[in-house]
Amino acid sequence: MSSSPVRTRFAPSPTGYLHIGGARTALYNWLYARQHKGTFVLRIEDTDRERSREEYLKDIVDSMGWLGLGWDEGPIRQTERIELYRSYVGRLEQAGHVYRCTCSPAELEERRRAAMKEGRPPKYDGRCRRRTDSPAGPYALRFKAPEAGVTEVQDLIRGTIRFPNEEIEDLIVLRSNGMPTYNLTVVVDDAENRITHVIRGEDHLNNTPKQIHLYRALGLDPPQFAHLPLILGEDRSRLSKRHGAVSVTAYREEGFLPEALLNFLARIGWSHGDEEIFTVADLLEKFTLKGVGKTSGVFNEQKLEWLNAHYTRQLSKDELRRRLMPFLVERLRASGGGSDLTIHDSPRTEVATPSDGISSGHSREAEVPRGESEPLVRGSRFTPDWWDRAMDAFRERAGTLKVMAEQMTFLFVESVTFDEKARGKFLRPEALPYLEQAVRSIEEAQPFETAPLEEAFKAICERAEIKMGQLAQPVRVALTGSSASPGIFDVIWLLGRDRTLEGLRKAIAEIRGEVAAG
RNA sequence: GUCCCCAUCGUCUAGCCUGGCCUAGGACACAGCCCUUUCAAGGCUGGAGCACGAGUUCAAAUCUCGUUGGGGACGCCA
Repeated sequence: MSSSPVRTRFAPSPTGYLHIGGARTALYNWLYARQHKGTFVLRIEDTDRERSREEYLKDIVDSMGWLGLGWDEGPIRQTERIELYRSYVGRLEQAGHVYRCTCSPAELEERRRAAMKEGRPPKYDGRCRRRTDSPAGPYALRFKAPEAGVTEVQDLIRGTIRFPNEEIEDLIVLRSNGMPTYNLTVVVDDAENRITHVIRGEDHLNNTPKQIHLYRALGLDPPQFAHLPLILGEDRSRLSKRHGAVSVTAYREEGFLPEALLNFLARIGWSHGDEEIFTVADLLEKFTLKGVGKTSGVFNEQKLEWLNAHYTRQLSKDELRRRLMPFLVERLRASGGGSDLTIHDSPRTEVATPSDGISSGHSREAEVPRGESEPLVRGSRFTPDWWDRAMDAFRERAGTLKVMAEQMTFLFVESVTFDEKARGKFLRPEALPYLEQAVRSIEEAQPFETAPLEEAFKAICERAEIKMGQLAQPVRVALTGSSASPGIFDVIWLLGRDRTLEGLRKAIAEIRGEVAAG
């Protein structure tokens, strides 16, 4: 029926960091536009001057860039279009669709409360609509909404929804300070931008009939609507700051990959049979509004982590290293000094995404973080081959990049920090002879590679008639400080012969010291 | 309170539109086992759900109505 090209939009207000729910709305809009070879518009609804902040605008732009959700037009800032809205208000006024309301906010608040208390709908009572005199003083402009009848909303996800008009109040379209309000600007912009599909959160469902009235009064055709189910917190209420980390930025800083976040967000509220893994390319192919469900979903961080681990394993070694590096740098900086990695860049600039010109409105699709700073190294340990093997050794057990960096710390610091429980359990006098034999075989291992090392360790175990664990665990704790790590031979290889021997000797000396003391 | 939306394992969901193939499938999480030098990863197994009540029908998770429950909206916020 609609032959005009698809145009969708994402219209956040810059009153907070880009929210997880907003990101999903953006994703669906972006997917829908891309699938239909349409246009995706970014619009900034900043008419609330009190709460809007540049910092938040920047975060929204950055986060969308990081997620790879590029827009074709915008960002359109509503505060730059005030005259446009006023001209529409003028049209409304001319046609007699609005009237002056001099009721003060305080009065209105009072009446609202009273109405609710008496069980009446808390809508504006229309007293200024009916008055014939024209009182002085500040006034707001109210829209004359139809008083009877029913307004139907055709929702692409929910079908036909009927609202009795008597429930709908005369909304304010122009504040007494001359600023237009949301319900007006949204209608004007969606019409001006020729938006064909408004895909937004279900929290806007009740606004839709009001907006339809405005479209009609203005003689405009409403777009199609699709109201998405909300994303809920653990307590099943709408996800908000109360639930902890809810911004895209927060997850980015925790070391989640945009691939994982996108996949996760797509799957909450939408499904495609039994499938769970969706790359952006998959989503582009498979996403449909019909696949969007009606029930709100709880944000389940464990599943996000599972997806993140999945994508971490999928990344190429180079790419993984590139993305990990800022976390490693941050981690080593935090652990303070004594590291083999020379730090000369910060994480934020490292993972830098297209956060340049917020005014350059051009498509920025899934850009890969660039501008990495190769760590400078002392000695020659950190060869490309070394990094490749390090990535393979650690990627299997990391939920997030941040955790992965933490787990790799021992590779770079002068002396490891022991997990007390692990030390107490494995760095004991009984282990002394095995550690000493390990030192000898590592000294002799030729070439210094995992296979010969493994042979040597096996030989020790056979001679001493012990299990590999009895040898490997003390060695592991001595070298990594922890009882959990990648395979011990990989650990030894990554550490290098000298550092391995140094670590083992330190541990041996420490155990001996304790024996002597105790 | 009023209006609107929603209702399948703890969580995300398939199935519902176009009733029988459903003894309700998958995934995350959880438990056990296997693999194993630890931790993961991987493999196998297991527990776990159609909110309730009427009705329609030979047959209902699927259709209808009601109840209950949850959520959202009720701003000179967006």
